[in-house]
Formats: sequence, structure tokens, C-alpha cells
Amino acid sequence: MASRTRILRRFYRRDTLEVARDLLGCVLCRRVSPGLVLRGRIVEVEAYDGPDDRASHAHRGKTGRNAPMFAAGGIAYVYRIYGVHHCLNVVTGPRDYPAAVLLRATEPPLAGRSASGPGLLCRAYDIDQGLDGCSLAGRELWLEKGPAIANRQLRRTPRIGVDYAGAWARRAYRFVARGHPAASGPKRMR
DNA sequence: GGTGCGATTGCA
DNA sequence: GCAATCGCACCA
Repeated sequence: MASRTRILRRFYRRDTLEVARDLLGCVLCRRVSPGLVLRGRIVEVEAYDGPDDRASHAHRGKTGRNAPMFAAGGIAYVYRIYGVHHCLNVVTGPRDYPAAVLLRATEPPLAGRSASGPGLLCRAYDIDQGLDGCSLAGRELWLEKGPAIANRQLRRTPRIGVDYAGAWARRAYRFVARGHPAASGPKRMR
């Protein structure tokens, strides 16, 4: 049985890029019923770091939607996108510093349930806005330590789908387990 | 109160 | 290549 060490709040209240890198290999855990916990290793994430990051929802200040990003690290930020899908973020850093890490892909939590891409990930783990703002060390949703991803297995690329963000779009804020079959995005980005 | 669009996905 | 589909940000 793999170790099931739950990740503590202080893990998230650090530099966002460091948290993003360290989240690779960690295990996303979601209780979908009293008797069933879905688990999957995180293999792809993106950092959204601070008020100046033009790709971030927070770059125009605090709003109703992005308020969880301004809380202290260790909670979820879940939003709806295109009216169709949900995206799950891990809020990072200290209070009043808006930052989060988007979880883009994990290993499939169940056979036949793809978690490659942020929308599919939320579908796979039954995550919607009901979990917005909830603790990442709670009963419904939490993370555990997992087998680390070695530096040579790690790849950094620009973030996906943020071309509007100018120079910020070119920053290497996406972290992916190199060549992992569950990673999303264009082939050349894996 | 009206309008435009998105940190995506799946199908033509 | 593009439709789906709607909450939210922004402007009036």
C-alpha cells in the first residue's frame, strides 16, 4: 500500500512555482461516496502566480469568482468554463496574494475515466463548484504525498490556452511529467 | 440591464 | 474548423 500522508497547509503556503513543481507526483483524493475514494497521481499542472500575471483570473483584482485565490494556500478554487466544464485549482501562497495551481491531468482514477485535461479531470473526480473554497485537507477532497517525479522526468513549457496574456503566455509555468500517457495538450508539449 | 467571452472539449 | 453553453466581468 502506498503511503497515505496527507499534505498539510504549510505545503501550499509557499512560492507558487515551487508548489506547482512539487505537486507533480502527489495524489489527488476525492471521496465520491461514503465507501469510495478516487485517487490519481498528478502529472500535469500550471501555475498562476500573483496579481501581475496577465493569464491569471486575478490580474484585474478580486472579484466574486476569483476570491478563493486571495485566501491563504490550502483550499480549492473551482470555476466553470465555457458554461460546460469545471477547472480545479490548488490555492497557494499567503493570504491576499492571489495565486493558484491548475490541475490539468492525473492518472485515471478509474479504468475508462480519463483525467487528461482540466475539464475531464473534474468530470473524472466529480468536482464542481460545490467544492469551490473548500479545504484541501478535508473529508471530501485532499492531497497525499506520492512517488516524486525526478527532475529529468520533469518538463516545463508555456501554459496552454492563454495566448491573450502577452509575454506572460510565454513563461514556462506549465509542469508536466515528461512523456506521461495521461498528460494533456499537443504532443510536442509532452 | 445588455453584451462579450473564456485557464475546454468533442465532433464535423 | 467550430459549436456548445452560461456565469461572470465589464460597461452603460
